[in-house]
Amino acid sequence: MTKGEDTKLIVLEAGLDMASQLGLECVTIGNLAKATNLSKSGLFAHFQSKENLQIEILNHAAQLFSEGVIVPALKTKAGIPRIRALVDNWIQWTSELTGGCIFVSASTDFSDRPGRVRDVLLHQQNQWIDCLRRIAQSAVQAGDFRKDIDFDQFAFDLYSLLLGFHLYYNLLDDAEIKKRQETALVRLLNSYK
Amino acid sequence: MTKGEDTKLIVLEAGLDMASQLGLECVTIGNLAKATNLSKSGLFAHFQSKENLQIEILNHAAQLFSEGVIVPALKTKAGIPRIRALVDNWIQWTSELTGGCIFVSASTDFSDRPGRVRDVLLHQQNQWIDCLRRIAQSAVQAGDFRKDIDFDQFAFDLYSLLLGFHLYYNLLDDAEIKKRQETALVRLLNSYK
DNA sequence: GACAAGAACGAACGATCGTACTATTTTGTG
DNA sequence: CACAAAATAGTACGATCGTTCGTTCTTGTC
Repeated sequence: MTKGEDTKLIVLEAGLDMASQLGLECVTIGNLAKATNLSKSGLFAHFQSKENLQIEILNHAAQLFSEGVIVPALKTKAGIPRIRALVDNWIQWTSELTGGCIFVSASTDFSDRPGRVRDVLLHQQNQWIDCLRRIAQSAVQAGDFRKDIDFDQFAFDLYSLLLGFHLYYNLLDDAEIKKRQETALVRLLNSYK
Repeated sequence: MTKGEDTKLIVLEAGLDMASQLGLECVTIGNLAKATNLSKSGLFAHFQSKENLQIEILNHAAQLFSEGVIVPALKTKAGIPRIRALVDNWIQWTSELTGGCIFVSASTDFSDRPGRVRDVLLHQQNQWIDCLRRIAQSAVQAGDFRKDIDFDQFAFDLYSLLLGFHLYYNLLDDAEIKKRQETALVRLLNSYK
């Protein structure tokens, strides 16, 4: 890893944290430079534009997400154990970020901001939903779910649950939210058995 | 209604629309002035600070929300019909705003921005959740729900469902999302009967 | 150790941010 | 119609925005 790639990673890490707190649009080159002890122009040189910076932050987040949430879940036994692992990892992921999941906040922020950033985000969200779909498929193959279930419906159901958790956890910091999330998950899983 | 109150309303209406699209933090006094054909300073005089503007936009939205979503639902027969009315009204409300529900986007944006805006938002969200809770209580009294249900759990379940709808509808504009939302709602209601 | 390539800096650009003043216009009231 | 009050406009401020450019410092290679 060259020097340039090294500092770029540091910037992306700080940028991800900042985006998680303030939203991807409010990540400022000046503030990010301060946070990383770089000059504005020195930092800028790595990205050529703010739009590129935002996209690279998203892609960096996607890689961490894949490594920390998806891959370990896929190593778990297919079926309900895998689904549970995925949910646990997702909650872990969202808790590690100061301001919650960057994909969730970016999804609301960029739903009406056409452009390359939105395109990348949309692709990532579709991939995520596809992951949820496939995990339901493997649960059918493993015999944990009935055969006639609607995979898209399951993806929607599970993602909704996570979004609810996300709002309660980050805004309302509800003490009982993990319990409620567990209750809802159990009911969800049972309805697909 | 005096002239001042009149233009203030126009500003708040435009501000709400802008906040819905770009997020409350990206509502700019300059842009809002352009959108309403006012001078920056003329507009600013109505609010004294950007923070006040944001708060007044939120409060204006809360009033519209109350009038358009909650009050009409409370006029519907208690129980499942009322819950369905609330959901329908909420979806209507969220569809009318260009960029989706302002409370949802503000909740992710301001979860890590301490200050008066966040305080107002938090209060509003707690009120909303309280509304969901009470509507479940009245469903028990009406005999549509069992007596031993957890009201907070129901509020979480239903709000999660709406949040899922919100993301799919605004970002992914999924053609089948209304059908999936309906399926999930039916399952949710059945589990509380 | 010289030297090209890569990385970071400093200063400056025009634009826009939120806010503060003072003027001017518009409004409602006697 | 007059006149105070309310509403809006105009101008300017320092700060920061994203971006450009030329310069300096740091790398790794021969």
